[in-house]
Amino acid sequence: MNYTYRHARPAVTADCVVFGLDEEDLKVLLVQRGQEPFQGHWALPGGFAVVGEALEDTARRELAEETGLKDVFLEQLYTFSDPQRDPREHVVTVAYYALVNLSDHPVQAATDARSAAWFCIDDIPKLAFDHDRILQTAYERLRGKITYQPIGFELLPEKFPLRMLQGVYEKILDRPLDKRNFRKKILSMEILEELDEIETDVGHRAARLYRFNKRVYDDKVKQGFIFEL
Amino acid sequence: MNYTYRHARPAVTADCVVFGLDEEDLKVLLVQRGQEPFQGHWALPGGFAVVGEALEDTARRELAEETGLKDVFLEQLYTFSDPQRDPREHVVTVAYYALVNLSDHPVQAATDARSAAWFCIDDIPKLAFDHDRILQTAYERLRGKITYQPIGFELLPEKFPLRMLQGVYEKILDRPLDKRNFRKKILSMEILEELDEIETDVGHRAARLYRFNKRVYDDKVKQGFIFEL
DNA sequence: CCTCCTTAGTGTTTATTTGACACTAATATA
DNA sequence: TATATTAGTGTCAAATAAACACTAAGGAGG
Repeated sequence: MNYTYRHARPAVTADCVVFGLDEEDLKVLLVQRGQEPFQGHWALPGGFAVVGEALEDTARRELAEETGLKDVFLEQLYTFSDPQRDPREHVVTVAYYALVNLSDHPVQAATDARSAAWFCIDDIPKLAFDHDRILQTAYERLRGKITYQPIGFELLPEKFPLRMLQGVYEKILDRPLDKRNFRKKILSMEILEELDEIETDVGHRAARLYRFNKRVYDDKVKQGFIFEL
Repeated sequence: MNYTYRHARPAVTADCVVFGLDEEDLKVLLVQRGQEPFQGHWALPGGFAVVGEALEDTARRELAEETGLKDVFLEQLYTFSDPQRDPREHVVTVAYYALVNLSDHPVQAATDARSAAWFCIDDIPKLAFDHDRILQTAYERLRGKITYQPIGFELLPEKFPLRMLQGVYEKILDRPLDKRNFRKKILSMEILEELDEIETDVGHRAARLYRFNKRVYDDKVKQGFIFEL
């Protein structure tokens, strides 16, 4: 089936920069391309827009198809429209970034014969298209965003100790933070619920677990509260 | 001439939210639509993507064609892709926002038979498509952005008194600022050149003029300096 | 030329926020 | 029971932000 239009149209795609966090590092999810161009190269998961589907849905759908990830935190990043960014033709891509926690979302074999894998943020191979640039833009945005919005929770399991949350900030900002000051600050926002549970299976004193309270957070956002770290 | 593709493609447009400032108010530049849909309604200037042209260039070109404005400060805002946002078909629009100074850029008769006019930000008519929503998004972005990046200069003539700059901030943030604290803060950034000139044609003591020094500013940005007001 | 009106320009004090810093408590393991 | 590891907690100093009011300059109008 072919589609004909009176004027030439650029193709439209949606791509995702998916950030994940394990005990060690901040990671990015990449897929290996099965076709030309850039066959065999690693690339951001993504795919072509479908008429009648919002691009955020396209991004989510492609992400699920190529990597198995669902229900992730997803925000629009930027739209890249350089006519040369795809060697075949003019392709406009709307890039999104996603945050997932690796414990809930293990690396999954790709469902459509491409392989998917997590790469450490500072050990990324040369990517297909202009995906290096997209990734860099996403990383900068993430660093900028986390300092004034508590999005770090999206990278953690539902219940987590404060040490882990501090680790998120340290890994994204790439600098150490003072434990006491960090706790003071994050607790003063009053968006964490202190649970009556502690960690298990740790080889030392177990820490108390906390949970992000999205209801309270949304209320505070509405009242104009600023969450600067 | 027709163009045929193997898969259906959404149309792509670029739209601009152009902010201007006069002595009184923050204003937005709108054009009156000459065709259906929404014939006669006011809308954001913009138009269809051209294959081979980056969307920012599309935005600039359309802005020049429809309103005569050139060489404006332009940044990407957000991409809107709701399939229902245009009644004809699925149209993805990449929205930009622009800042211009009304003194250098007087309202110009549209070159392609549509009329263009400045509207006060809090007296905007119902707009075509989802342009209300785009405008609202742009206004929020502008307010957010100006508190941590000195973009206010883009709305002013090259040489301006500090009072005028304070006016920019007050009009965008929609609250009064303390004169002494504002001056202290903005001068401490050291991105303003104090000129040996003063205002003319004012019915009172003339104020010293300043000029934004972009070179110095860019240097400081590179060194990670933060420009928070 | 004198008065009045309008805006320019300038510092200090106080309150708040940030940043630096070190020890005791709890639990697991050897 | 000794050791190792991380949890958890408060104070003080420095920097920043916020509140606040008067004198100076110049134009307009009598």
